[in-house]
Amino acid sequence: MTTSTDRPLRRDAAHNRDELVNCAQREFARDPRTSLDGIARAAGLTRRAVYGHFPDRHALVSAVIDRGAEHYNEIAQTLTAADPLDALQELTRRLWDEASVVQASTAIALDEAYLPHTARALAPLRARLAQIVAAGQATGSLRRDVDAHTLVRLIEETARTIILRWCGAPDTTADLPVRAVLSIAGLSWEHIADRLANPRTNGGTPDAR
Amino acid sequence: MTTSTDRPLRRDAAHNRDELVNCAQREFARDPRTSLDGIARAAGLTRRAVYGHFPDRHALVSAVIDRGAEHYNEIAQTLTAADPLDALQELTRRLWDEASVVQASTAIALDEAYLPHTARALAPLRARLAQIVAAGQATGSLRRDVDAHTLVRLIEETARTIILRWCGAPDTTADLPVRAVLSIAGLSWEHIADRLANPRTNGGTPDAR
DNA sequence: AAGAACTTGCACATGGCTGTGCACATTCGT
DNA sequence: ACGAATGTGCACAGCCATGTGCAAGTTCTT
Repeated sequence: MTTSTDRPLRRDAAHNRDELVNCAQREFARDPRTSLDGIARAAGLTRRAVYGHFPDRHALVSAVIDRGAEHYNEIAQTLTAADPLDALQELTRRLWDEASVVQASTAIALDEAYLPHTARALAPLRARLAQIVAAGQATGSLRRDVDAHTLVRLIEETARTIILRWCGAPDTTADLPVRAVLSIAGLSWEHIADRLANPRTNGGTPDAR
Repeated sequence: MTTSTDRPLRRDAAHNRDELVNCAQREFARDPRTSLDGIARAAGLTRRAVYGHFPDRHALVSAVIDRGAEHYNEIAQTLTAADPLDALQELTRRLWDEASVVQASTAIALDEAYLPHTARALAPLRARLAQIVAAGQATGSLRRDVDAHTLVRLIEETARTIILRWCGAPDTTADLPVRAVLSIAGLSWEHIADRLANPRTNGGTPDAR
């Protein structure tokens, strides 16, 4: 929707635009309904200036969603682990490491108004997760007492919850989300502790149960 | 804060007040920020009439929280199971059964503005849960890789998430929240499936692992 | 230094929600 | 049926947020 003649923007303008998205990310992480004024102020700008970069609030929110989704999807597509359990673990850990970037989209994802946009933006991540779950249920390493679709949602909601509620808490490492996700995926806590203590170099068929 | 001379309210007025809280419960379950107008309308009243029953919005919200908390706490205090695992299972199942009543407070519980009030109202439930977790970690039936406080929060957030996202979904029984909560508590899915298949009549020391 | 891009600071219209006042109708209790 | 309690319908003020217009500054670019 940008003008066809893309003139190369002034340097400070580009920087300010970036700052806006950055601050919006932080503010939205706290409360997806923060006012534009707060965001602009956090970026060292005026509310009025925001409308120089984005036509309306919706556009700014969308920019935040898209930036988050980019990170998500890039991670989902560059997983190295072959084994489903390893993949799930790696996915969780890397999402957690990027949580600061990703938290905002995570919060917005709960806002009904942006649900369609979010769903579209996160489609690749969800597809990858669905693939992992399918493989895991097939090999028996993931729980089979709930259907694949439900398990995907369970994992997603669990990861979202941990990222939203524990990110920034003191003494919280990536271990917590990993433990939570693998738990919800069906593993016993001893099994998980074992995995964390003896990391697989490359996942073959892991020990039964 | 009611006047010392409690005149016995007209019958219809009492009914309308009840309806208001009921409808507020339903509406808040969808969106904790619904307008008073919608709630009043749902109760067959006018927005103006609301102010005949509650001094302001805050009072109505508080009434909803308190009603929900009453249910919560009553359940927490009448658990029959002795064994921690059984108690956790029973607690989850009974909360789920009352989910329709409880959903609103659950949604409001996420609203920062009412966090103090909610925390106070739910204190008994949290205390009971803490007690269950302590006992379970002592006997070894609950996970020990996270500290008690974190585990309590994990269980609480998991239950909240399932109630909020799955309540009302078709083909969803109380089994799902139970499976989720016991999973996050550290049990393997096979162990859980086993428990659900062979319900204990009364919990002694259950099978190891 | 000059021109363009960007920002500010206002003012204004708009829309939604809350909380209140008041006259009038309705409904309940007895 | 009478009086009091309750609900209605309106009007109003206040708050807060969005989105726009415009004149005046400031800062980048070349």
